[in-house]
Amino acid sequence: MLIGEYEHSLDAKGRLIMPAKIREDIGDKFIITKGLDGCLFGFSQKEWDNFQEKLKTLPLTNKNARDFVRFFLSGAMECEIDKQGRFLISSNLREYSDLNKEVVITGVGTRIEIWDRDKWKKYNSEENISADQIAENMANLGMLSI
Amino acid sequence: MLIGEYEHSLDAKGRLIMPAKIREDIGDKFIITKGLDGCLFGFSQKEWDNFQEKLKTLPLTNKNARDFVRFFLSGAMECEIDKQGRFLISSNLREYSDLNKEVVITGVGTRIEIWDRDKWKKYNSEENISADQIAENMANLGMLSI
DNA sequence: ATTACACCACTTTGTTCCACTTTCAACTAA
DNA sequence: TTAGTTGAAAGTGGAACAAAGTGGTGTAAT
Repeated sequence: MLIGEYEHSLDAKGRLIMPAKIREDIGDKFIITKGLDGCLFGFSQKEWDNFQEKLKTLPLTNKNARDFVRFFLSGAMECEIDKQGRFLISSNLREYSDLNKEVVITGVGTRIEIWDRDKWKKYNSEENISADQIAENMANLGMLSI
Repeated sequence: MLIGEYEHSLDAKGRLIMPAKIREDIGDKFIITKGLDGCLFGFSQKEWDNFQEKLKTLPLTNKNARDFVRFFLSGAMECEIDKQGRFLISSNLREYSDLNKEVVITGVGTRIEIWDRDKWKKYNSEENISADQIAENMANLGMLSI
């Protein structure tokens, strides 16, 4: 289970250190892809295979489905952690997520998320992200108990 | 599984470099054909056979189905990668997809797509490709979780 | 003879690998 | 409790290598 929040910095070549605790879980080879809310998603090989299987079932003839599959697959890349514990993020993904030097990696259960630090701070300061507001919204989704 | 986004340029002779990571998957001989949304599709020999099988199941009696099959089959050509890792795109397919010098190749699971760079940028800036819209569609496509 | 294409040689760019430094946190001993 | 020691993790820069990009030459078809 991926958890925690870690702050690291991109080096001049666009590489990022994978926090030691996450590395144990996610493995030496994993997949990153465009995510929602302006961050990147990172999946272990196993979680990715799972996701991929679902994508394969979508119809080519439906425009929404094509858009959806394109978004995640063309936005994906396989990453390998080097001997220094780093991995490369391709320039198009850096651009998509506005990554500057300071980056935040968070564990979110089945995936990690990679955020530009400032964007992460901003996201967390929005009023809709307060714990109370989140609890409020959950009721609408039918999640009444934990 | 074909994934990722790669930017390359057509040379003066209409040839295009196949990104090294895609080449491993798609093989030395593959098929390109007219695609949907203004790009070209490219299939490995194996995926092409697969695709053809599916086309065969469509009813010959239905005009839409006949149009659909004609569209893909009449536009198809076989490509071979040369010793420099490049392949030639015929002028009619270049014309169909408005390819200029700058080209984007994307991996979309079972196929690649070849886009004119500007058209790709434009496609990605459309409202329906925003992360919010993608998330919205997830539910409709039966993809409730990642 | 002209055109189109395959092949070859070379330059430039990008990626990977390796060695080194700095930082931080845990542990030990005064 | 504090200062010093040690080791792991994080961060940095350069060298070596592979991939991408380009231009020229030869050959075969028209």
